[in-house]
Amino acid sequence: MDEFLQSFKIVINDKIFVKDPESSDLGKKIIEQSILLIHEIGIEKFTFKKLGAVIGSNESSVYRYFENKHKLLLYLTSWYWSWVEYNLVFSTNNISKVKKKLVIAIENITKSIEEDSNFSHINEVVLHKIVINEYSKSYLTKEVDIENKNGYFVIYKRLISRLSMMISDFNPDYEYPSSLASTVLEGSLHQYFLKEHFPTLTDCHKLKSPTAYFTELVLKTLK
Amino acid sequence: MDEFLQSFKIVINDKIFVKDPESSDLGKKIIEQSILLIHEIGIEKFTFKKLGAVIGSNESSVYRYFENKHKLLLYLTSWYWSWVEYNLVFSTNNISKVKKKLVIAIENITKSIEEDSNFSHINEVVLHKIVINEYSKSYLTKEVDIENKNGYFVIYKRLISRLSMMISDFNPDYEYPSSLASTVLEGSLHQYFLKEHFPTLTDCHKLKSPTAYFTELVLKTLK
DNA sequence: CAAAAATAATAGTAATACTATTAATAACTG
DNA sequence: CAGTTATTAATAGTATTACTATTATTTTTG
Repeated sequence: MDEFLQSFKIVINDKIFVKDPESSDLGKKIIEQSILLIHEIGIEKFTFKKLGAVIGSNESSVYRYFENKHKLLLYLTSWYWSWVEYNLVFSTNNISKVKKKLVIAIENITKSIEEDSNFSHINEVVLHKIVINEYSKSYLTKEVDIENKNGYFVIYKRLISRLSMMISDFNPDYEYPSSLASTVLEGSLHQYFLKEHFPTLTDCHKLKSPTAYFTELVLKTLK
Repeated sequence: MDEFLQSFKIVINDKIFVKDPESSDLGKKIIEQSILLIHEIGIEKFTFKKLGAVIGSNESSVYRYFENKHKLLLYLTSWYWSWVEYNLVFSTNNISKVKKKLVIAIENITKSIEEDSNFSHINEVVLHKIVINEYSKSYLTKEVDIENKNGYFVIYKRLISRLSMMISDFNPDYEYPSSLASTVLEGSLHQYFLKEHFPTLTDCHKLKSPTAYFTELVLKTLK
């Protein structure tokens, strides 16, 4: 990743955290290590106490940054979608052909993350895996409507809406652009999960990627 | 629902429960009331203590039927998929036209449940809502591989594989029958969720149903 | 260098997710 | 129908979680 990108900072809704983790070394350590720990033991077994032990710090110090682990998960996943959105906007910019634009957008949203971009202390490869395994849990709650009102899902919604608009640009007559956009995004996470744990429920192995599957699906549907 | 159907019993993998809840009145009460309570407060806040209070029984009595609430959720969702599978097999039986069969199958898997069929003490309308809100959580765990080996997801997998086979029957050249089948099933749950909580991310409102959306999607893709 | 801010350490609480024990009740069996 | 067995209820207890509160110590900054 070049210097140009490094001069950008992903900004997250400040209602999600108590204190901005980007504002201190401890905060960055919290983000860096929580990604690794959540990936390792899963969000259910993850606690601030365990995280404190890993970063050689105290449980109560973590609470100064995040109210609870749910908010931390919202922060991490918001960061991820923001990162995807950035890549999407950047890679579709200046492309005038509507079809090409759409194909690139689908690729950005559905591709597997293979290497850590060194964008920061955040490991995107591991973060992508967290998103696959844990993202649904961040909205499948009884508090989703309040949290949505608080703007905790804006980036996610904006990303889907971007894809939806590109779908409509390609075929203005298509009646389900938003549904198709949300299906691609959510479905892609699901296909990665299936590949790993229920391989008989997917055809995405080796050469056949979720990207290839969804690109074909969208183009045929919009024909 | 007619008497013919009432003479069938949905059978669940007996590793999921400690004691078959169908074998006693208390067991049936546990099932009936847990559906209502999980729907009301969500699986996270649901406890056997609260359930005990609702059914006028003791916490420890519930533990005689299910090891923990996760297993109870697996039981309920397995029951649901079994019920859908039954309906699917029944309604596609004796239909020779491959296309019609596929369309009926998609309808069965994606349709909204509007009324309690009085099949038993189980309220399918509420159960469908639980499946929408909680099903992903039953497999998005660190234990998924062991539990899969134990056969806790067989019904779900069989259902997807049935749809996958119908997709291949309709178009034997299509390269992603399993992925498409899993996308339809999971995607349909997701569209119902979006309709309720993120209406801007879906086009499924009023006349436009998830069923209509997915039927069109599949037929266009397989053309 | 003093004041303020941040962090660490410790303790404490209510709730959760159980296990274990014993008592009461119901069911089934010879 | 008495006696054994199975089932359920009640109570208590434990380790862990998800925090809050307090105080002490360290670090930062003006």
